[in-house]
Amino acid sequence: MKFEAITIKDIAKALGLSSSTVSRALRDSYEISPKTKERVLLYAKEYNYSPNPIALSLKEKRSSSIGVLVSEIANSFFSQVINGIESVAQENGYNVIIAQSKEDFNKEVSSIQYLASRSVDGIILSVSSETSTFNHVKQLYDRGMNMVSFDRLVDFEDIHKVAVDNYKAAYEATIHFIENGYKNIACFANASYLSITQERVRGYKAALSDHFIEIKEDNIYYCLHGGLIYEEVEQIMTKAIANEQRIDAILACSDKITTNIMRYCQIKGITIPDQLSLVGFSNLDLTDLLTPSLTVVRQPAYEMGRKSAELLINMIESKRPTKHFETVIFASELHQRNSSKVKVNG
Amino acid sequence: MKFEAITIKDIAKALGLSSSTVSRALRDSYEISPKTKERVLLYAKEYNYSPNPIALSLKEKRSSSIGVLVSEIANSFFSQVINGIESVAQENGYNVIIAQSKEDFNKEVSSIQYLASRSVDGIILSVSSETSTFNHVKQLYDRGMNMVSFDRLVDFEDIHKVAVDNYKAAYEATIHFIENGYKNIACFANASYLSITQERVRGYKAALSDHFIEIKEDNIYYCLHGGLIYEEVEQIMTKAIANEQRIDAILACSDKITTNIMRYCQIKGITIPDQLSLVGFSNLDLTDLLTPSLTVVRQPAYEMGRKSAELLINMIESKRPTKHFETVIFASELHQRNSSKVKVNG
DNA sequence: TATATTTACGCAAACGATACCGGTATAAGT
DNA sequence: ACTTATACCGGTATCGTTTGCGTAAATATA
Repeated sequence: MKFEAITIKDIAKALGLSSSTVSRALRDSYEISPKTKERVLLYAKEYNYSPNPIALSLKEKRSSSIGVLVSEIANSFFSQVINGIESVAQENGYNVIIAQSKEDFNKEVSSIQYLASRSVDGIILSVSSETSTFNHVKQLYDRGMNMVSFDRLVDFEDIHKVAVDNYKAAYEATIHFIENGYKNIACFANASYLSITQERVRGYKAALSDHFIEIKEDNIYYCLHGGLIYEEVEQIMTKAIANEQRIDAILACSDKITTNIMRYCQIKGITIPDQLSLVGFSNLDLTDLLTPSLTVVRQPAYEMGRKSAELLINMIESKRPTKHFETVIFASELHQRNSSKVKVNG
Repeated sequence: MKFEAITIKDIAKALGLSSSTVSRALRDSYEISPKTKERVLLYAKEYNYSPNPIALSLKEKRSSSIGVLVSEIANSFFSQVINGIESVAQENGYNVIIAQSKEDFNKEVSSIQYLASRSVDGIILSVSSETSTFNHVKQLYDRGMNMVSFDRLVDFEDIHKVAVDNYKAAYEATIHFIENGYKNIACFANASYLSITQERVRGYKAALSDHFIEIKEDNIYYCLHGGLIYEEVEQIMTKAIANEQRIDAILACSDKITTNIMRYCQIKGITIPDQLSLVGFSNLDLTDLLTPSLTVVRQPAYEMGRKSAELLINMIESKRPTKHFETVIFASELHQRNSSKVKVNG
C-alpha cells in the first residue's frame, strides 16, 4: 500500500491551470494574479498539499538529509550526540539518517557507502574501534562528500573535527588520582589506533611523568572491542590484578569498560575505592547513584552534536568549497565523586 | 559544495550508447548483447556507479526509508528499540529517519507531519506523554500512511501494535512487593492518558485487589512529563512521603521516574529497601550495579524494534491493503534484586 | 530469393517540481 | 490606429531512471 500525496499537477487539473502557474502561485510569484493565487492556496490548503521533497531533491541535486554514522546508537554518549545533531538538523530543515558500524570495520565501510549511495548531503561520523585505516572515508571525502569527523577522529587534515580535549581529560583524571594518593594507576583504553585512545593515553602518561611516576607500559591495556563484551574486560582485569605490582587505580576510557570493571569488582568482591580506585569516561546520567558514586569524565555530547551539525550544514550550504577547516575542542568535565576519593591506607 | 555521483547518462555518453541500453545492461536484460553488457558493467564498476535512489524514489513512488518517532532518542529503551529497527531496516534496504517529540504534543504533530512530508514509506511511533488525542495520527493513517504503533499505543484499532504486556508486568511487580511483605504500595505512573500508564495501573490495582489489599487512589501518582524533570518527581515524592499512611514501596513506571526517585532518596537519606522499597521499569544496563541493586521490569526493546520494523516493512511491501492487524505483546522480565528484597521489620 | 523471426539497440514518456522562455490579452502612450 | 508596457499565464526542458514501443540489421526459414 502506498501513501499518495496530492501533487501540483492534481491542483492544476482541478483548477484548470497549468502546473507552472500553480507552482508560481504557491511560491507567491508576482506574475500570478491575487485571485488565482487565492484559489490555488485555498485548494492546496484544503487538500493539504506539500511539495514532494523527492522531486525537489532530484531537481536541486540535494536531499536535505544528513547521515550520521556511529558505532552504536544504544550508547549514552552517541545517543546524546545524535540528539544534538537532530535538533540542529530540524531547525535547518534537514532530516537525520542514522547508521551503525557496531564497532565492525567492514560494516563501517558498507554503512558509509550506503549513506553515500542514499545521496545524503553530508555525513557526520565517529569511526569504529576496529578502524585503523581511513581510506574509505578519505576517498569519499575527496570525491566531494561533505563530512564532519567527531569523537574518534580520522587521521587526515582539511576536515572539520569536533571532539573533547581528550589529552586534558585524561591528564586531569590522572592528576586527580595522584592528588588523592594513588600511585600505581592503570589505564584501560579503547583500541590503540583510535584518536581518542592515543590522546587519552598521552594525557595519562604526561600526568604520570609530570609527577615523576614511572610509566609502565604494562599498566596500559587496550580493549579492541571498546569493552563491549564483558569477557574482554574480565580477561584484562584478571591480568591487571595478577600483575606483581598491584594497581590501586584504573582510568577507564569508555562507558562500557567502566561499567564492566564495576561489574567485575562486584563479582570478585573487590571494594571501590578501598582496594581499587576508579575513574571512568561516561555519559550515563546515573553514575552519581552508584555505590560508590562514580567519578566520571563527562563529555558535552549534546553540544558536540549540535556543533558538528552546524559545521556540516554550513559546509553543505556554502557556495564555495570550504577552505578553512575547524577543529573544535570542547572541555570535558571531571565529576569528582567517591569511587576515587582520598586514599586512606597506603 | 556537492557530491556528484556518476549517472547512467554519463556512462551512456562515454560508451556511445543510449541511457536505456545502459539501464538494461545494468539490470542484466536479455535484450542486451553480452559484449555491450560487459562494456557497461566494466565501466560502471570502474567509476563505481550506483543508481540514484532519489530518481528511483520519484519513479517508484517509494523512498525506501522509514520514519521513527519517539519522545527522546537519548533514552535507553528507545535507543535500543531504534537499534532493532535499524538492523531490520538495513537488512531490507531501508534507511531510518528519526524524529523526536521531546514529550511535547505540538512537536509530535509537527514531527509526524514532517516525516510524512519527507515521503517516508512508513512510520513507527510511540506517542509523547502529552498526547491524549490521536487525530493527528489517525488522519495520516487513514490517508494511507503505513504505520506501526509501539510502546505508548494509539487508541484506535486496525493498526499493528507492538508492546509488552504492561498489565502483567505491573501485576507481577506488585505481587513481588506483596510477597516480600510490603503492604502500602504506591504507583508512580506516567501521564494518565498513555496506554502504558493505564495498563500498568490496571495491573497494579488487580494485584492489590487479588490480595485483598485496599486500593487507594491517593497512592497513584501521575507524572505528566514522565519524570523527565527532577522537580516533578521531587514534588510527588514529598507528597507521597507526607501521606499519613506511610508508603513502604513504590512501583516506578518509567526509567526517569525510577532514577529520580533514587536520587531523591539519596538526597533525603531514605534507605532503600529498608525505609522504602523500589521496583522500576528500566532498560538501563547498569541497574544491577546500583546500591541497592535495583529490581527492574525490563522490556525486550531490541526485539520490539525488530518486530515493529518487520511489521511495517511487510505492510509497505504488501500489494494489497493490510486486512489483518497484529497486536504483538512481548513478555517483560522482572529482575528481582535488592531494592525490593523481603521486608525485615513490619 | 523472399519472407519471417530474432537480436540489439534507440526514442520518448513518465515520476513531481521548477525556471527559462515564451505568449496573449488589456491598458496606456504617441 | 499603432506601438509599447504590463499583467498573467502556458509550454517545455530538466533532474536520473525505467519501460513500452519502434526499428534497423542480422539471421533463420520457406
